[in-house]
Amino acid sequence: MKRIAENTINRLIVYKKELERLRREDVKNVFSHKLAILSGFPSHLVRRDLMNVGYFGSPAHGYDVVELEKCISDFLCTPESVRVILIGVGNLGRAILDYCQQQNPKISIIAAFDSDKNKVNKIYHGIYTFHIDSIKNFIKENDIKVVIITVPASEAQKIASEIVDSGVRGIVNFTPVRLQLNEDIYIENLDMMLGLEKVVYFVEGG
Amino acid sequence: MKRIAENTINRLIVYKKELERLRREDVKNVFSHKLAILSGFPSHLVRRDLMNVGYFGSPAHGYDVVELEKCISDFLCTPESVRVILIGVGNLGRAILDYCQQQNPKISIIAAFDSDKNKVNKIYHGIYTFHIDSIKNFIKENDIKVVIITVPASEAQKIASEIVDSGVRGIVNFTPVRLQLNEDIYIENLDMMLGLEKVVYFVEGG
DNA sequence: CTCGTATTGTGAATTTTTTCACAACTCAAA
DNA sequence: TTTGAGTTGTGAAAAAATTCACAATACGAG
Repeated sequence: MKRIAENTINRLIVYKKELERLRREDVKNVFSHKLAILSGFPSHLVRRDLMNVGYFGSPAHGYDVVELEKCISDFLCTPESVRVILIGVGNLGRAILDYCQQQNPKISIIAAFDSDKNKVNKIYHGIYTFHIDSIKNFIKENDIKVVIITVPASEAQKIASEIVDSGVRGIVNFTPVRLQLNEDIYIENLDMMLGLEKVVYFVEGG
Repeated sequence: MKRIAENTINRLIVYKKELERLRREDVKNVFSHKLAILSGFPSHLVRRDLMNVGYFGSPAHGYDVVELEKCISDFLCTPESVRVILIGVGNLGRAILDYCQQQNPKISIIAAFDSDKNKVNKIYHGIYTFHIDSIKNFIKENDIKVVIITVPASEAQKIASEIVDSGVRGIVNFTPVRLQLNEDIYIENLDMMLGLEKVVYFVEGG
């Protein structure tokens, strides 16, 4: 299978979500142009991307919503269910717990961890919080591959190194720290300030 | 001035932050290789990017931390202060209010808005919450150009359209909705689920 | 001063991504 | 059946981003 660009993956995930929505609205077919408007990418990119995943529509009816969603899901190897944990049950961590509960049921946060004794053994938004000291065992026993980090900046690097040692392969990093890890570890940096700065840049000057 | 790629902007913002940190740690000079490690991008990209912003280091001492930070800031036209508002004081909204307070002092959230009467006229993390009905006036009177949206998905499009009518030019969109707006409006989508899905993709298969 | 080492800056090559442009196709209507 | 409108799929072109590779430079040690 040909290697696919990260940008393409980003777009495919967006298409998938829009297709899910169309399916729920009981729409049967969709044209590249429509998908382009929904996703915010030009229609020729949509077509090129779908070519990459190997799905073919019909000139008359466009793409079958259900089939295409299935095809993209398969392409992305979206598993039936993925178990993820979250570290750092501060304001942001709890907000994410809440947010995730409402969304994609295929990816579920199965536990949270914190070092604060006042938070340990409590349940936030339906997720049980364990003490951080038990995290290594938990990761190994539950074969956790993906972790969400929402700890204070000062602790981010240390914890990241530890969980990677325990077998974690991917991190969603909400801290402002650029984690230094082996480069076969996939890191998605979601520092909210960067997003804000970028918008400011494009509005003010760019 | 030459138009600069969005990717370059992303990286510049990261360099800037790392330079800020180095400055606080009282580091005077930095080499492209070091900045590469800190930011996570290859050193030749760092050099190419700095070439684009027009900063020149010395082969002997690398880059002057303070000067380079200043240069990038100027290049990004980072204003002395930018005033931003946040709409939707749910869990995520409040977490962001908290998070932003601790960070970049040049960008400040000066007010929050919500439609829930129980939240209006309350102060969260130091930010006063107004009723959503007063937002149009507020945007106009305070010349707000950038807005953070953390409302429920069902309200996102309606509110986005309204604030754009009032003069907003850039949106940090934390909702899972792809906003349909005039294309001169800059939108930064920070749907956390997409980030999570992407990590899952790269860990499972990519 | 000279040599050796390390780094920058950048033209050129390469790779990747995006866009263009149009043949091929499908259907509906006349 | 034929025409026309609208769409897909894709080779090829163009544009953009990244990497290579090395000349130019600066400095310290001897």
